[in-house]
Formats: sequence, C-alpha cells, structure tokens
Amino acid sequence: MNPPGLNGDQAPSTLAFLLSQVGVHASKRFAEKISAAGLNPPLFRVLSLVAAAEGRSQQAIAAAIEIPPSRMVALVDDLEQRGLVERRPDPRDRRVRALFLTAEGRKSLAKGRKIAARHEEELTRGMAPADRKRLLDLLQKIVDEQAIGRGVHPGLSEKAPAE
Amino acid sequence: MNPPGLNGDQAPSTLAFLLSQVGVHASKRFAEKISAAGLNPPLFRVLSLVAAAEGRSQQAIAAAIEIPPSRMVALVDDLEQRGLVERRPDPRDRRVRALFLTAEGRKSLAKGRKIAARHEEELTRGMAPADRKRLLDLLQKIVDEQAIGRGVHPGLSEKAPAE
DNA sequence: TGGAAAGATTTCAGGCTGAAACGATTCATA
DNA sequence: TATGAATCGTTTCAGCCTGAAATCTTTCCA
Repeated sequence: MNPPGLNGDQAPSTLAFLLSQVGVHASKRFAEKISAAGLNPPLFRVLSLVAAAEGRSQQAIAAAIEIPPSRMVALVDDLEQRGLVERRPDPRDRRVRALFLTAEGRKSLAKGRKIAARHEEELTRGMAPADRKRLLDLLQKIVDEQAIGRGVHPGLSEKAPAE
Repeated sequence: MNPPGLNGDQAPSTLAFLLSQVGVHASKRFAEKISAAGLNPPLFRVLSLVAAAEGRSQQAIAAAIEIPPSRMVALVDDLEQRGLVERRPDPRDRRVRALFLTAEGRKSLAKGRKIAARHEEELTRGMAPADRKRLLDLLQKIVDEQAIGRGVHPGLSEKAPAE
C-alpha cells in the first residue's frame, strides 16, 4: 500500500512508541464504541465514579480524576441534561452539589460497561490468557513506577503524541 | 491524597484502560521532553521520515504517517521556517516539493533521537530486560492483530480518552 | 466577627484539526 | 495530440475542546 522504502525501512519500534501508539489507538476505538451508549469517555468515567459512591460533590470527583473544576461543570451539565445524573443540594454544606444517578443513568452505565467489556476482549483478541495477565502486570508496574495515579487517566488533546 | 473511598475502591484496572492510560501518559511526557530540542512530536516524526529518505514529496511522507495533506503543509512550513528542512522543486514533476534536511535539521534530529532514547529508558526504568522484551513483543502482537499500521501513530486530540 | 478558603459557575480566548475549494501540473486515453 | 481525470500543494474556514481567571456564595478558622 505504501511505496517500498517507506514503511519497510523503519527502525524497529521502541517500547515508548508502541505504548503510545497502542494506547492512543485503544482510546480512540473506545471513544467510538462508547458513543453507541450515548456517551463519550469522560462522561462514562464520571458516571462510573458517581455510581461508585453517590452523594459526593462535583469537585471530589473532579479531583479524583484530575480534571479542572470548570471542566467538571460542563461534564455534569451534560450528564444532567441527558437525565443521567442529578444534582442535589447537600444539607450539610450548601456550597456543595451532591451527585446521584437517575434510573436512566444506571441503564446508561450498564450499557457502557458492557461496551467496555467487549472493547477489552476485542483489544486482546488472539491473546493467550497467560499473556494477557503478563501484559496487565507489566503495565501496572509501569503505572506504579511512573507515579501515574491509579485510575487517573490523562485525557487526550493537549500537546501531541509521542515519537 | 484522596479521601478514602475514592481511589481505594476502584475496580481493578482493565487492560484496555491501562494501555490507554500508560500510552497517553507516555505521549505527553515525550511531548514535554522533545520540546527541549525545539520540536514537538509531529515535527520530530516528519523530520525522521525526511531523514529516512531525502527527496521524497510531502504527500508521500504524509501518506506514510496518515496525516491529511493540509496538515502536512503546516508541518513542513514550520520545519522550513525553523531552517530544519528545505523544499526543493522536483525536476521530474513540477507539482512536487522534494524535502531535504538542512545541516541544522540534522542537528535537531540527533538531539531529538537522544531525547527519545532517554525517554525510552525512563519509561522502562526498573524493568528487567527480559520483561522489556516481553512487553515489546506483546504490544507488537496487538499492533499486528489490531491492524494498526506499523509506525503509524494516531495523533492525540480528536474525541477523548478511554474507559 | 472578619478574612481566608473552598465549591460551583461563567466567561473568554487560544490552539489544533480536517473538510473543502482552488490553481497548477501531470497522466491516461481516445 | 487533445481532453478530462487525477495528483500535489496550498489556503481558507469553521468547529471543537480546553484551561486560566474572575465571580458569587458559603463555610471555616483565628
């Protein structure tokens, strides 16, 4: 598909490049798939966190996934307009908007989780279970070593991709 | 750093999430580092490809890394303004602008490569060589299985991150 | 009580991106 | 050889997302 001398003579991929390449690819694929549930990745992540412990404040959740408050507002606005999440006043602290799932929100979340599971399978299709576990362990090791927050996902955008 | 019940009770990360998380992280780190060479990842990639075979047309290179022509023009403009790359007319085809490195371009490329090597090491610091190779093989397997182009990096931006 | 701090929100401006339209040139084919 | 299709490079344009900063309210602390 490409003239010889283009892809053929590329230096063997480095680990850094492969990680970046596969990671970004996985992100984009997931974004495509999750849209079938009427969501996008950030919304799905917030929805999941709300479900993990309902009644938390917006900023508690925002801090957990390291997104700026101004962004959080827009995300919750979005979720609320779709009727997936509810903002309720917190009687203990009137500054706070406590977040709760609606029935519709639970449905969307369930749908999203199914899609995520399918995504997981497709991504590792053709891999032996042992390899799967090995890959998972190795990646987790990097997360720990690099001091990336567990469960904290740096969004796409900003700057650009790697090598 | 986070109140209990936030990160502590998160479901064990999936492979898809880890891949995306680590990949995006690696991308962003690299973007930071490569700026020390006065470059950004896309520029570095184009610079590398020009070096791999000087005299190719803009679109030949653009096609190799799957970026739209309109974007390529801006990238080459950028590289040319920095004096790293030269556009020369192609005597065989007057539509074509053949690309060549300048002396300065070679210097920048060398600098970028050093940074990339350091990045590679930092990313895998604390990993046994055997694990490194295993990880590389596993990732390469995914690239092949998922029909991602070898050496083709989907840029950041667009849609959003995963799970 | 008064000032600092925190939660939520709005505003705003910058950056990046790709589709589309365009002129110049080359190619294919009749 | 003539003519329409395709290619290369370029410019234009409009959408999108993002985070910093300012604002307002409410709470905390000294």
